Amino acid sequence: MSDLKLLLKTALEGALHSYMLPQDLKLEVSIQETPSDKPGDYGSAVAFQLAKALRSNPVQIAKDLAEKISLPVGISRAEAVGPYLNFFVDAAAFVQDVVSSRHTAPPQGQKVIIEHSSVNPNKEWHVGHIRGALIGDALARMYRASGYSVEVQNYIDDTGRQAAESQFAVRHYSAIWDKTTKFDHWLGSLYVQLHKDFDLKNKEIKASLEPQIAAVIHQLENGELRPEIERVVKAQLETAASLGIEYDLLTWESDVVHAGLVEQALAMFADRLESPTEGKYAGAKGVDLSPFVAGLEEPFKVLVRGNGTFVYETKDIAYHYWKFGLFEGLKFQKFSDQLEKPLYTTAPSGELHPDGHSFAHGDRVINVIDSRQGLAQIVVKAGLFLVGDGSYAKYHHHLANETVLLEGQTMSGRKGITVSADQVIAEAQSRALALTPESLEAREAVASVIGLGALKFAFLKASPERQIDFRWDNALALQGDTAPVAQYAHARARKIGRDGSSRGFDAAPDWDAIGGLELDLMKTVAKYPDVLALCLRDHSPHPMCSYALELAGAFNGYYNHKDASGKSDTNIMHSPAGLREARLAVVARVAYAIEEALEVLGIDAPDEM
RNA sequence: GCGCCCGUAGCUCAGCCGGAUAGAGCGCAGAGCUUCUAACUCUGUGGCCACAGGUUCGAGUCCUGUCGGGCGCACCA
Repeated sequence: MSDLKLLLKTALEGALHSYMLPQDLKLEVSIQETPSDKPGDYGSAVAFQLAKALRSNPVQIAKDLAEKISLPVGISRAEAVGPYLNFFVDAAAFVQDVVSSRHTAPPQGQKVIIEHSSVNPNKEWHVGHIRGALIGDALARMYRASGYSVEVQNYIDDTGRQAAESQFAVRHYSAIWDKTTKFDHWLGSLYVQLHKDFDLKNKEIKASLEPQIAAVIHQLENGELRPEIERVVKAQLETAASLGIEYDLLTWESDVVHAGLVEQALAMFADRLESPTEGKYAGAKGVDLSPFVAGLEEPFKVLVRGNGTFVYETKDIAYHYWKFGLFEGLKFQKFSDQLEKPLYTTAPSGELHPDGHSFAHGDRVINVIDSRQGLAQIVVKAGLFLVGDGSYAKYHHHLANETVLLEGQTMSGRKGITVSADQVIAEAQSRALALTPESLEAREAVASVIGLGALKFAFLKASPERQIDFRWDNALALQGDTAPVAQYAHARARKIGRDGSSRGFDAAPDWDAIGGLELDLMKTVAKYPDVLALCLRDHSPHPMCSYALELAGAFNGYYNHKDASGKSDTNIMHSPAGLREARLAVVARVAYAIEEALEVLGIDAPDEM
């Protein structure tokens, strides 16, 4: 239905042709909703732009335009309001049209690869990890809703220092999993213990442990400890699953390395690789980053160490070449079943197309990774500039979400200043349960959906580039700017639908009987495609959060609306036949709109609560 | 030092490619359920949009600078 705005734009552009305008004049014709206290439903400020070129005043131009424009279907009239040109929609036709339409996006024929989560496999998820995972998950849903093919990847850094330290800790303390603590929590506590017992920032202490840790890294690189890492990953995936987050593929760093992808990648820009023969970088190989980023103390970025091993970013470059389909080489197999779809993993002994699935070959790549990885992501982008015509870099986007503070403090896994994701999820659900009526069937399930909704919404409603502070009472609030408010409006609307059906109301809807209140509601509903497009453009789900609340607020306002004497004038059950059915259709459409908005945020909307 | 992000109401934040009187929630003061769910709604309160210049018919929004806060600048990952 946002087609209407498009139709208006076209009509307005058509009207502009009747003016003698300079060839080089670039006009931005935009159609916007009028402020609520202004006449009309949509308006344009285009007269301001014309005023200068025509040496006339915008008020006169707006008047003139109002007469010249030929109105599209669905618009009843145009009127100049000062310098603005405003349009009035044909309420009956508009409402009927919105009520009977559902947003469906045509296939875009493009594949988007979204990488998110990518939590080091050495400890449990903490609240900070939730943020990027939720943003990535919501974005994946939004791209799907917009007609893109989406592949969500979770990168497992199984050869890194952190994974090694945790595995070393197990050995050092001769620890054996008690099977009662969740495995990732158990492992994480050993990691914290290790850092408590050894100050690994201290050079001497670090050096004394180094041979043993290096030995672990060696084993990790050989894949000897893969089952151990898999146990952590599985435990972490349980956390993701409880948040309703699913992936398509786990990409293991060790697989990227073993498949020879890094060598292939390096070979593709071998001519750009520098090998200093003297100075501190003698023996190493790398690239000059200065064309890509200013202000580095050392613009030379080592990609291959003097000892021939690869730094992390080099593996990441190779991974991204693979994501874009510059080469094959990885093999896959099924990892587990998720609720919605199977999860695959890279695996040395896997197949190229397990169960007929194909991976990678993305047209666009979006990495939801916190802002501290900004430089590493620039290195990846630089790597992408170095191959082909350099255009791959354009389709790589680092969605840099800011970090999460905990009650004003910087979190630290090593120091143990964290709150685990699992703990927060459990608390959110129990707080919701306390507010959920005992009479409700499936009370616990509903409370769980509400608690999770509140939690997710708290993370998603802030724009990603803003640092947020996790505070229990804000994050788990169930009133105010929260998901439960939207869920509540939805449940309320569904209840009206149920009441309507059970009473057997089935008169023909009388669309001419509906008024401005219903029109406003449907105008809000009609915005959905624009909001979705905005979220994709800005790579952020947060406008959808505002929109879900806007829908809920609009509906709640409608529901509670009173006439001048203070009596409800929107009670649906008591409305005259005809208007009643039209209103039922409007309410059902609003319920669907809320459900749809929450759905792309990864939040469920219960039918009652 | 250099780079990235942030600075809007007492607090937490929206503000879409510049457009009509800057909006929510929380808080505070009040009002509304014998009628479809009060996790709601309505009214009031509260702003030098960090500061200073610039561009523009028009700037919270764009540009430059300054000041505050966060993060990053390894042959770690």
